[in-house]
Amino acid sequence: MVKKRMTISPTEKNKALITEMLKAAHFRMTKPRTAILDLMIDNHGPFTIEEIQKILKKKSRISIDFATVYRTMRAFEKAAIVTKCDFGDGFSRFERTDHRSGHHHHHIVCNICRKTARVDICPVGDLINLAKSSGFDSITHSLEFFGVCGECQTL
Amino acid sequence: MVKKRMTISPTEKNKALITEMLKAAHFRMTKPRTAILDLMIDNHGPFTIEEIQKILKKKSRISIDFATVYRTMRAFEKAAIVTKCDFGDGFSRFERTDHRSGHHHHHIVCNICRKTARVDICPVGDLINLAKSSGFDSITHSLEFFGVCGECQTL
DNA sequence: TTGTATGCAAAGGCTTTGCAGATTG
DNA sequence: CAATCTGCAAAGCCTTTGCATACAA
Repeated sequence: MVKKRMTISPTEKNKALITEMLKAAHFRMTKPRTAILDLMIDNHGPFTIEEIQKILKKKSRISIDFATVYRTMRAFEKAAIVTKCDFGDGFSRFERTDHRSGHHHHHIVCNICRKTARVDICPVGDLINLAKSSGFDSITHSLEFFGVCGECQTL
Repeated sequence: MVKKRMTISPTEKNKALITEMLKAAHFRMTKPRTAILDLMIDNHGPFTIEEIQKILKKKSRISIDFATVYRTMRAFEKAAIVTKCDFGDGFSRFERTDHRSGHHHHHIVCNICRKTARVDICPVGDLINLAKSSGFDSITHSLEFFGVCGECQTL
């Protein structure tokens, strides 16, 4: 008789990591936070507030108020647990921060359905080719820089 | 006796170009549109809606309703007269479209005062150096791609 | 004149905030 | 038990829209 393997629920599987992440940021371990982190560990995203809410409602049957999701995301962002993405369509999106030094990635966004694909290299020329090979068309890109200008550095 | 040179007001100076631009897009030549174009011909921007309003109020003593500015910008954008920029801070910004084929540029934005400087080259590595030389610090950049994904191409 | 554009005010859509009750440590 | 967190509702902020009036062609 074959020994049946123990099935581990997603939450169970990620519990250690979640506990660690919340503890490191001095956050209390609550149901909404655990569920959100569990989702973001298993799925790359990025996710809008509404997506996070709906996915958790469907998959985990957990109802989280949207104000809580907003607050959680803001807190997580400040704690560098998540990174905000702005695709210029009026929705804030969030994904887990990539803490490997020097690592960052970009996205390609469908202008119709807003689906996103991850793009892992940066130089623009190569990126356009890679993006095209992912099946996207009519590609444009937006590149903006942020920083602190000379005047504000002395404030 | 030295012949005094005729001084030409900004609006006078740009009038021909403005008339041409509006006519080409089948727009009526109204006071708000003329004033906005006059501003955007003389200043690079990009400008927020509020900036356009306030600058015109101050410089030309023209009071334009913000709804009109929004509508004008949307119409101009559709007519490719202006291009919208999104710096992820909740404000739409607009600048005159650069119609030279293959030309586009980026910006570096001060996170404190939101002042922007134009950055005219694209490859990321070089851009960071150029941006730094403009006096900005703590530079980050955001690069996003937009397009139509495989599924939506068949709709 | 006739369709277009403007101004004003109200409504929309995403996000933030106030506060009382629930929960975590 | 004390500090934090959540849910609910109201408010904020940028943007869009409805409608009557004003204006360009």
